[in-house]
Amino acid sequence: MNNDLNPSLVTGGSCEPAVCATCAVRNSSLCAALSSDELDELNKLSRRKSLRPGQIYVFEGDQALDFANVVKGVAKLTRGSEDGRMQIVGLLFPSDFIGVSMGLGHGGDRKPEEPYTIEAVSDLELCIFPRDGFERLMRRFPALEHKLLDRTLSELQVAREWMVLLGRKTAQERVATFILHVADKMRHQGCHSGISFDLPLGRGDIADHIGLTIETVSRQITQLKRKGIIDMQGARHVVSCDFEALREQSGY
Amino acid sequence: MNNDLNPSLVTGGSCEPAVCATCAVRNSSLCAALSSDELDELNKLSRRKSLRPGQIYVFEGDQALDFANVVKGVAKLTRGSEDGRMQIVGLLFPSDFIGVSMGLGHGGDRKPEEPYTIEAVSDLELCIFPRDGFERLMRRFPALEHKLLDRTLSELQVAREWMVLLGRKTAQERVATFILHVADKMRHQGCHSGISFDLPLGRGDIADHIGLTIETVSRQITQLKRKGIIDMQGARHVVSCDFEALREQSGY
DNA sequence: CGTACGGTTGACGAGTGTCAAGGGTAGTGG
DNA sequence: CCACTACCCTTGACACTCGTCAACCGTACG
Repeated sequence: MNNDLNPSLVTGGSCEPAVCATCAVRNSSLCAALSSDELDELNKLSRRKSLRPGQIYVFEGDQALDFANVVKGVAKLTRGSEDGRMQIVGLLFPSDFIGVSMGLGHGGDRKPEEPYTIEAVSDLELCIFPRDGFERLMRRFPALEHKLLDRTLSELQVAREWMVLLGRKTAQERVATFILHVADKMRHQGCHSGISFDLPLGRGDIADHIGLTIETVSRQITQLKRKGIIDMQGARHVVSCDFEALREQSGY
Repeated sequence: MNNDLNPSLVTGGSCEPAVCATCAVRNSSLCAALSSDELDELNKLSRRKSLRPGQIYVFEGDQALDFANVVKGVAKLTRGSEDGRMQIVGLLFPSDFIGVSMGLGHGGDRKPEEPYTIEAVSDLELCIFPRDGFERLMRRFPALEHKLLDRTLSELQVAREWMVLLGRKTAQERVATFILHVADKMRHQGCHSGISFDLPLGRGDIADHIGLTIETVSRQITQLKRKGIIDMQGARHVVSCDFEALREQSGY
């Protein structure tokens, strides 16, 4: 229940041309499906956009914006309700693709509504593609669509894992699972073997992600520290953690 | 918490050849992407399989089985843990596609593990395709893969809606939302305008789907009846319901 | 008519949420 | 350089929703 929209941080962010050749996610994003010739074509369509923490890329209910790749940073995909409840339904890391939540191919008619708000959690860099241009490229280069299918299938997996967490796990298990997921993510991002890493979210966002309150999250983290399962410096930096024990606490 | 596996109802079911021409989901399943010539090719690959309520198509952890379309009936996609907790992460209705939970294209190596158990909830009829044959067809007929992407994207939407339900809604809201979803589903299946319909799940399965216990589900349904928002005959048949009020109760 | 199974209801307790106060830390301005 | 502020996190006390355990009811089926 963490619904305060800082009024000073509204939708926006700076914009500049993109350079695919030097892109950090050229080989891990959808773009990995393209040859360098094909990539040149995409490059003509694309622009870069930077967002500061708390800035919002789209609001739920607004007309759909362009597609985008996350190039740097972390964003959250959220649904809020008027009484202040909020749920994070997905985290977006570098190489994740944005903009297909409501499906493809709304060609002629006006654009559909975004079902979720997308908000920068850290300093965020996006690579943006206009919808029709990108959809045209997908038709010409089926490998692009194939990779999008792959990605969507694994996001579906993640969402379903989270349904198990939200539906059946205890507070302790949720927090343990969350930390394991972050450690895993960090390992894939090439951090130092995952033994030491930063949590990408504050307590409030963690709470909104795992379906608890700030206070409960805080208490559970304290518990894990007391049990010696994790060790932290400050509120966000995990210095060490006993993965074996975490897995036991996580409810598989 | 509804984990009893009836030992008399194990994996299995009868098998017979398929006839696409007379298929109930020819125009609503993935197959709608195919011309009748193309469909002939698919027909050569496919077989029908029938399952009785409670019979299991795959166990989580088992090697992946073939792809399949649901032709008739309802199945549930579940994850259970040893201590008896269970979560339904998806319901499968006619024209839904089965078998891509762990992604595509595991060609050479041995098949991947199914992450979820698939179990028949009512009398179930499946149309089964061998994995490699179907994947070959997908490569030849991109429209097939395109439709699969569409379907996967909307399943992702549903899963995320459910994350909001499981993470942030009260018991009352969950039950109201569930009934609305069922009514909606039934309307799409062409039932009598949705004013009167059967719940496809028993109390236990509803509980496992919306992250509550049998008792809480039962109490909440009783509440809705007392408030005059729904009216039922027996435990499963909804005679009438006030959609406006239900939507108000559902937490949007 | 008896049994089995699923659903309902009640009493009680545990686990989280809520509300409120206090502590840390980083950033700002004097 | 230090005080002040703001924000986030932590901790405690208490309330409340939902889970647990148990008994009972109704319907289907042998």
